[in-house]
Amino acid sequence: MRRGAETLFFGSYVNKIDAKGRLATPALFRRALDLERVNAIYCIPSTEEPCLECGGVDYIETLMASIAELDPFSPERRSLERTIAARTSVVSLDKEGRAVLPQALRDHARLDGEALFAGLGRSFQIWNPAAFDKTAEEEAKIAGAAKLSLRNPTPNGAVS
Amino acid sequence: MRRGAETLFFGSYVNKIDAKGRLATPALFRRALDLERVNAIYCIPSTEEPCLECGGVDYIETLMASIAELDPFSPERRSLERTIAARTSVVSLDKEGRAVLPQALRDHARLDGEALFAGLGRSFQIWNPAAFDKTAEEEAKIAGAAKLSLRNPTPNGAVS
DNA sequence: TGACCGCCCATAAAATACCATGCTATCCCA
DNA sequence: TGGGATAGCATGGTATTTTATGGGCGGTCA
Repeated sequence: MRRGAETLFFGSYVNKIDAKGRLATPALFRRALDLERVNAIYCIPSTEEPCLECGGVDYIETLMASIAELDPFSPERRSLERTIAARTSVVSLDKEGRAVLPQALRDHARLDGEALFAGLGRSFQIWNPAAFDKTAEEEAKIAGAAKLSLRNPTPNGAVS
Repeated sequence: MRRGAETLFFGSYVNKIDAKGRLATPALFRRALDLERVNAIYCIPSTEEPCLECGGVDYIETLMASIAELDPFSPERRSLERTIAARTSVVSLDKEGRAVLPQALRDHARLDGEALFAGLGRSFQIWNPAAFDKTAEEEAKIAGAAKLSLRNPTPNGAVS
């Protein structure tokens, strides 16, 4: 499966929500989405945070595929199907790549006036910019420790 | 996988930043980057120092891959995804190999007028030249001690 | 009627591609 | 060995395209 870094979501961008509730998807994200196939993004309200978990067709397909692999009669499967599939909104984009988020989604992420797109590699999130900043600050501490174990895979060269 | 020494980043170079914020990537670094695949460099503001951690596609892919291996629901993973992916800027290069650094990145590294590229093997950093010199001085002491335990002294890159 | 939705077009600013120049180090051949 | 041609590179400016954002208009459903 073709999956290079150019098809991943990186960076964060703040865009405005206009009077009609339209929100432009960042150009870089649009390229990572397979809009030829389906001109829409898939949004799931996060269960843990005031944000929306989003991605393109292949994101939701991968998600559903991993659920499908579970035992058809297990309680996990049933609850996952409900929390994921049923809560997922398919939000189509207009010609300029703008999405009109349903009110329920806007409420969940407490969006008002502007929204922040945060790239997460294979998916991305939509946040209230202020809420994101606050969370990101705390996260940085946790990540700082974890990062040490990732770092540069190789011992690196000396600086002369 | 082809991976010779010519694909690593060595040495340090100082280049100018013009009025438009354009900064030429050193020619040697350009060869180490896999620009055929993706004509861009990936920059992450360092959490510990006033510099940018940079590399090509494979650098970020390796980084993301190691995150992907973590438990999808662990807090470390979530934090890392956000502090890495969301903070990563994909900076594309023009035909001459110049990058236009976003303002946020220039601010973080306190770049003004010129920038220093420091090779780190598989990745490289971008510094304010003055800040780099100061840090390098301190590092030299640490490195000096560490070198003793390496035995095999590697010839290292020249400073131009 | 009125809120809403999908579609179209307009525009200003910003990003990016394109072309030009001067410098330096390198190569080649007399 | 020297000197002229050459190629590569950093750097500068200009033109073209994207992109985010704004608004208008007709249709649809309650």
